[in-house]
Amino acid sequence: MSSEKTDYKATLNLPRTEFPMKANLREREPALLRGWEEGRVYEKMVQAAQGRPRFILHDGPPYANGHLHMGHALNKVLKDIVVKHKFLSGFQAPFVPGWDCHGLPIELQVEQENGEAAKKDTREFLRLCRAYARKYIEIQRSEFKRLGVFGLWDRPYETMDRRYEARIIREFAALVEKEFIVRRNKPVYWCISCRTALADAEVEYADKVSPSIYVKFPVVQTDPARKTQWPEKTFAVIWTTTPWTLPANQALCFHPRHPYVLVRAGSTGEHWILAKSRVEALRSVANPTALEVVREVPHEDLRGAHFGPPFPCSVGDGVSRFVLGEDVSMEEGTGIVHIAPGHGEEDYHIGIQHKLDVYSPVDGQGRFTADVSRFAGRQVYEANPAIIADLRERGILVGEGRVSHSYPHCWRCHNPVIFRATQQWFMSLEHRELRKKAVKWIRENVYWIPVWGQDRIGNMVQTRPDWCLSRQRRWGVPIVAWVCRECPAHVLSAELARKVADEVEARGVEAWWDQPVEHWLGGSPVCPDCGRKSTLERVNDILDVWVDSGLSYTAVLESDPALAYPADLYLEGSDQHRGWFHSSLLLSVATRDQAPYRSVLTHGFVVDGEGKKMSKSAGNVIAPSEVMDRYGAEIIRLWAASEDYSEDVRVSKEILDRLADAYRRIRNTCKFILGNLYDFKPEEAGKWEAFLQETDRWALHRMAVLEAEAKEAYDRFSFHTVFHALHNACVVDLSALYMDPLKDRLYCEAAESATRRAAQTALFHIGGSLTRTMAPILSFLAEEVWGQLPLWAGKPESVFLSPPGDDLRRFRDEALAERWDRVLAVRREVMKALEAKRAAKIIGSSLEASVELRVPEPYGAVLAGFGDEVLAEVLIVGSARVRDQIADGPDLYRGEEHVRGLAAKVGTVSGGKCPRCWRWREEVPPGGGLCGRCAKLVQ
RNA sequence: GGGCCCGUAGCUCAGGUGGUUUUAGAGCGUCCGCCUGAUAAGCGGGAGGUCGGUGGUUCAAGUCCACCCGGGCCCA
Repeated sequence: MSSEKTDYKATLNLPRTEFPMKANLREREPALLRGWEEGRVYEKMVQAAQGRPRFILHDGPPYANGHLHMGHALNKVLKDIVVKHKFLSGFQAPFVPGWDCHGLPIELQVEQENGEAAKKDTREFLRLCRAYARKYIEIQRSEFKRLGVFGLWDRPYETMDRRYEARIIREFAALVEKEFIVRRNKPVYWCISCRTALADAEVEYADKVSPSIYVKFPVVQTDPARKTQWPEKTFAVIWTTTPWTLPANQALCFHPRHPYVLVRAGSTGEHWILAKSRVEALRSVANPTALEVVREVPHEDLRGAHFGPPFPCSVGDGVSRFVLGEDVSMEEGTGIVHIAPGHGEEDYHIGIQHKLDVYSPVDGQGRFTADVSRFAGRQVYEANPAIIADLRERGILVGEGRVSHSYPHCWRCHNPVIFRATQQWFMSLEHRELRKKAVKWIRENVYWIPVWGQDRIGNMVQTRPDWCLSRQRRWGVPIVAWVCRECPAHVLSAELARKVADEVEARGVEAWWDQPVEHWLGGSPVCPDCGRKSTLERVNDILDVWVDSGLSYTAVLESDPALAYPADLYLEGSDQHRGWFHSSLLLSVATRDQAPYRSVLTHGFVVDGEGKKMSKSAGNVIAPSEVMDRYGAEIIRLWAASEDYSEDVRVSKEILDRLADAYRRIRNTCKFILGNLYDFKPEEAGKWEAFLQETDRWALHRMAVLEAEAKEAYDRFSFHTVFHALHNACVVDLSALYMDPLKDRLYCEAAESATRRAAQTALFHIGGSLTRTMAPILSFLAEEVWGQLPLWAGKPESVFLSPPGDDLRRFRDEALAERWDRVLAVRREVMKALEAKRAAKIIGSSLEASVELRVPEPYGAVLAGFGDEVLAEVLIVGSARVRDQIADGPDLYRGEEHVRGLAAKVGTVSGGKCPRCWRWREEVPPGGGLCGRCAKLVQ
């Protein structure tokens, strides 16, 4: 019996393929990568696309530090999908990846690895920084390549490349020439024991006990036009924990939307002003404690008022101004904040807004300068008690205490830091209407995807302060200027900057540090201002790294004839609205009056399965290497493509498991196609097309629709739409609806029969189209399948080298599709009817079933057109008959959901089962034997 | 505290300008069954959401407004 079965099996055309069902991606992917690399496929793509319209996606450089995380993977895979799709749809889309190399994180790492002493020798220190960046470029490059990302990996751009560094200095020269660069005071974190500026990242917060004092400022003048009468001895009361900043006071800040009151202070005869909601709190600390509210003080009354600071400073007119600010706390203090723009970030911003002096009479060791005569030479923390005593003696201290609060400390020496204003270099946003122009470009000439990116960056550019370009660091591109030791003058010229750039191009930024002042300025340089000799010294600052990457449009796009400025697309995470999109735009508009990009696409951040951000502390981090080991790079690609990246993108085990399922399903669909093409000759496809059957034509039509929909979705960067369409096509249209019924024709008909060859022709076309459609996303699978499609003359060696075009457009047939909609609706009902019989154990396989149908119009006409034979084939049942009438009965199935009015009677086929094709036929003899068709074929 | 954004079944996604697929869809997963010639496969059927919450606007809201909750990025 079983041997007889095997005999017939040998007469069938069962699928044959080397293509394994199990992907084993960990081994297969490296082999495919090798193929691409050795075959120089990317280079050939570029070559083949000579003369085609260009599409320039400009790579935003990741920072050369650490291994890749999922965010990197998401970003680069999305870019790769764009690039591959553009190539496959007829564009020249060269991709030059890059790295951001300068900056604090590397500087700190190198310091940590080599000790602080490493910094003493600048040349050696820069060498170590370069080596560190180089190491991670290599690591990240191999990790990106492992993801199957195509591009010019042999010649990426690096911001630490000498030519790139020189280009930065030349662009800086251009900014100097156009007078965008200004020098100004700005407070920075400053450690008085290390005598150095600190970056945010070098500051740690710890609890600290500080004095807590309430100080009164006399209201000394009122705008005469306002006619507000203040009682004699009226004071505004402020609260501060940094008494030493009082000598730098420039203003008092009030909240714009909270009420203030005038209170009578006991029997002192004084009146105090403070926030209404803080009166109660002040009673508990003030002397006197009897505070009686006299009246409310509208903001209007205060407008134009001045206050007398306790230590009138030498700059300005010696009075403290009235200003409004949103950030005044109503939780503590008096609702009035003393503002010292030289000693605090927030104070600084308020100061800039109101044009106050950024005054900071404290030297690098934290000692008051001679400006503050009373405390000159005393270190600020040590001076605090003296300052408080002074205030007390003069009777302007309202109350005092101590408070423990979180305060910034130096991460090295762990001492509390201060804010101290120092000379910094800025790019002015008002100059030449830069801000206005940038906003205009944002609103009018750049296409933002999603559109809200426009509001996001627009609001930022609208409100951001001037760009502080200088950093008190070493690993970066120097600000090529000189300052005088003896006077406030500085030397800054485009010509000199270009001179430096020339040497930097030859020897890197090291050249700047190597050479003495005389080398650049000649002989014995004289200060242009005070005229003293040998007082000019090199500026030790470097440029903000956002300048480095921000200039890639010129260092990369303008410098490579294969690329072009402006780019067609920048594609980065949404944080880059503040970062790269922002800095690139400002620099490009300032120097070229133009945005560096035509469109900007942003994606969200990678979060865990619950939508929470990933962090080591939360323990919810998933690394690309883990996914790679467990699932393969292809699953990372599929993940990047499958989710809507305009929001945050989730990753979790379940998500990856589902994607691995989807991958297997698509893979298996391909396997079926390949397995059934083992004896097919592509050259004959044209000949067999005439024999395509209704089912073949339907499948081809569906794939043509997929092809068109996918192209449209790719074009608008909606990759998750492609994924869903592709997956659905494989699962529903191909696997369930087309291939399952097709097996009889493929396996059981004569190998050379026209009907089988026609089916193979359809599969061949579908295989090619499907492969090209999935290639930008499922690059590994696509290439693997492409390699196993039967060979034809001129078959490209890689799916990525296949010529652009709509493979299946000619098979679009809407009339046919409409017919099939009807048939498939009927099919759904029949399946339910069959299921009922299966549950009742009347049938097992559908092939055992006979179906009698009565359907309403227009179904009847459509089914008549198909004929009962084809209908049975589509339904994969033993027999199907459409009738005008069906006798009612208890087991009559009635369609409710898909075809109302349908009636189906399911029974078993009379006759026997053909041992070859397993179909139940009436002609099969009761004792066993072949059906008519098979009998003929086996002879 | 401010700017921008998100929250539809276990998962990934559909659901133009509010209602005419009356009971919010798909695929996956899950459950049940079939097949054993795509077999660490394939086929079929079923069960899962009232659309983050509350309150409004409206004859009518997942779809508009307000507030709240949860989450993300960037500032402060």
